[in-house]
Amino acid sequence: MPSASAGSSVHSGGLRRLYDVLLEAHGPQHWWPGGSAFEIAVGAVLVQRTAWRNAAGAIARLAERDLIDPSAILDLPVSHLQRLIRPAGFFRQKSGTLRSFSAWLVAAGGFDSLQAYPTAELRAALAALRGIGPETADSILLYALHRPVFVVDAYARRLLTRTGIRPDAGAVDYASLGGWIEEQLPADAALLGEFHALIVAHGKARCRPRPVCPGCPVEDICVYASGG
DNA sequence: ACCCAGGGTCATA
DNA sequence: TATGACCATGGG
Repeated sequence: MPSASAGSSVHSGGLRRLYDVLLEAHGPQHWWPGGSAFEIAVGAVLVQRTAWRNAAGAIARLAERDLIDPSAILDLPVSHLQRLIRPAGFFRQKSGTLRSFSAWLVAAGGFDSLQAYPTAELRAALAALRGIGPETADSILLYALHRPVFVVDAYARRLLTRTGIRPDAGAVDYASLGGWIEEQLPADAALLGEFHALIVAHGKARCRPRPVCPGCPVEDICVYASGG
C-alpha cells in the first residue's frame, strides 16, 4: 500500500490522468520553445496579470534593441525601460522588478551559476525580490531553470476544486498545495511545464460557467459530473 | 462601457 | 487570517 496520501482514495492517479486528458484535448502548448533563460524570466515577470500578447509585445520591443540581457537592463535608464515595457501594463512596478531581478542575477553570476543551488533555496531567494511572488518564482524555476515544480495559479486551484481532486484547493496555501501535487507526479520539468500550460489553456477555453461545462473533456474525472 | 488577462504588495479589520 | 485597493495596458 502507498503511504497515507490525503484524497487519493477517490482519485487514485487523478493528477496524472488529468494531465493525459488535458494533453489529449488541447495538444502540446509549447510555451517558450526558443529563447534564453533570461528572456523566459523576463516573460514570467511581464506576463503577471496580463494577456500574453501584451507581454510578448513588450519582450519584442526589448529584443529589437538587444536588451534581453541583465546587464543591458541595468544600464538602461528606468524611464526608458518603462517606456519599452509599457504594453505589458503595470510598467512602473515591472520595471523595478526587472531591475531587481537583473541585479540579483548578475550578483549570482548568471543562470549557469544558479544551477548549483537547491530548488528550495532559489525559490526563497526569488520570492524575496520585490514584485516576485511564489507563482512567478516557480515559473522561473520551472521554465528557465528546468526545476520540477508545479506552478499553482488561479486556474489550477479552480480546476482542482471542480474536479474534486482537491476540493479545498482554493483555500490552501501555495506551498502546501504545490508540494502535495509534486509528490504525486514524476519530478519531470518537461511534464510539469506542459501541465501548467495545459491547465492555463483549459482554463481560458473551458469551464468558465459553473460548476462544470457540458462536454468538457475533464468531465469524466469530475466529481460534479452528472447526467447533464 | 464592461470584463478579463499565464500576480504581487500594502493597508485595514 | 482575510478581504479590498491599487497597479496599467490592450483585446473581445
